[in-house]
Amino acid sequence: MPAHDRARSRRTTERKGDIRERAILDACEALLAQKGYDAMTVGDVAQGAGITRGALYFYFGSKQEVVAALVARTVEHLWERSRVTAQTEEPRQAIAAAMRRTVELWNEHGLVFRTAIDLSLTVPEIGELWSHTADLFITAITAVLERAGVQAGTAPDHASAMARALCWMIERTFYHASQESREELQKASATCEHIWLISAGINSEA
Amino acid sequence: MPAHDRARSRRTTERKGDIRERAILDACEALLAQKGYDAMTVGDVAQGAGITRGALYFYFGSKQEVVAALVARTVEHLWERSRVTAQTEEPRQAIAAAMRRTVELWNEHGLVFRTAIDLSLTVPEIGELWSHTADLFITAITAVLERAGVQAGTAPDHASAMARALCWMIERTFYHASQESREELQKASATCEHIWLISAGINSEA
DNA sequence: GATAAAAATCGACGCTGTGTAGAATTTGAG
DNA sequence: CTCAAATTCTACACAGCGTCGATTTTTATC
Repeated sequence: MPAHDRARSRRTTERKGDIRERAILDACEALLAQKGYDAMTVGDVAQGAGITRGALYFYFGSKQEVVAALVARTVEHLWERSRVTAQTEEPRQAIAAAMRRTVELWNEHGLVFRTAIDLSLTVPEIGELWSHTADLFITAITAVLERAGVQAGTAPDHASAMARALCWMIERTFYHASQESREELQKASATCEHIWLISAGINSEA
Repeated sequence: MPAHDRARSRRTTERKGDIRERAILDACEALLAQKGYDAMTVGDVAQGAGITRGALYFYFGSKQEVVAALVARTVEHLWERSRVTAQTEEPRQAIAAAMRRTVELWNEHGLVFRTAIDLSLTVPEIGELWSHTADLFITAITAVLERAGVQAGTAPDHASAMARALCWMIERTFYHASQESREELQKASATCEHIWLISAGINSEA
């Protein structure tokens, strides 16, 4: 019974299968860019990775699982460098830094992010991953808001709920802008930063 | 060659097919609620409408077209009552009214809205419909912001761009809240209203 | 209310993609 | 070198899709 499980855990030597697995995810990412999720078939991915459909099913149980693994690879790599919580800075600096970092991330991984968002409903595992990622951001935004003087608490007009709404604003705005161009992303970032600043009670200087 | 075309235009007597067509959309909506878009098959929809697959293809060319028609029916009904642009009111009133109306709409059509958003990428026709709907909101929000004293123009920190970001904030926040409960929607609405007010430069009174 | 054109429905076919099973091959530790 | 584990392949049965031509039902018209 082949291993459709995460937790390929620790191992000194790299199995051949680990390389193949990476090749599969790479092929998947390329195909997502090229023809999109719906049009992409398991056969396409297999071919892109240099194996047959049958062999691919040794690694992943379905197209959804492949994409889920791709999303996992991308956001996990993101969790480590979770310097989003650079708690030490002054609010204005923290906000600017967070937005700069967010632009970087979306420039680099926009395709995977958008795919993750689109599939969050239909592929529960992806939904989990993305929702967990969002929670990291929401926590960070909450901290910044509170430090800037916004009242703490879970009421609709206090820090926690506001942070959630701001997170969704950023997600959706970047989702759309990242489909257009880097310039659009930059502009979108400026707008989001402006609203974040205002929401924190900070006048964004001219 | 059967008619897969909109513009069944004017007609005094109602064709039998018009009733069937409505039945198909109703069945589709029910199935979306019941098993979701992916699991829903053309056969399911046909059965739900009391006809066979073959007959359904007389009306729609694919599952996507059925859902697109369902989305169209829902948002068109929305465009008519586009009182979103109740220009006459004072900003604070206008914002409150808009949010109240938005809650209503999402309570009633949340399922279809969420489906439309999810499929906007993969089904171009749905993307068009939703993006047009969003534009209506963005225009309305822009007007309110400008009336409240926010500088007009398309720069990242002026009315137009801010309105777009606020629209996406509302969309995404309601998208999530409407999956939970009416209470969540209500809270989400309060939060969005608060941020909208602040962004318009209006202190939301306690 | 008979009739012929148009509208609507059906059942069957071929196709593409899925997921599984068992046989065959490759890999790598000892 | 050897053999068990890992990896790959081919073949199969099955789901759902979209199309076609034949058949039945509606509807406008006389």
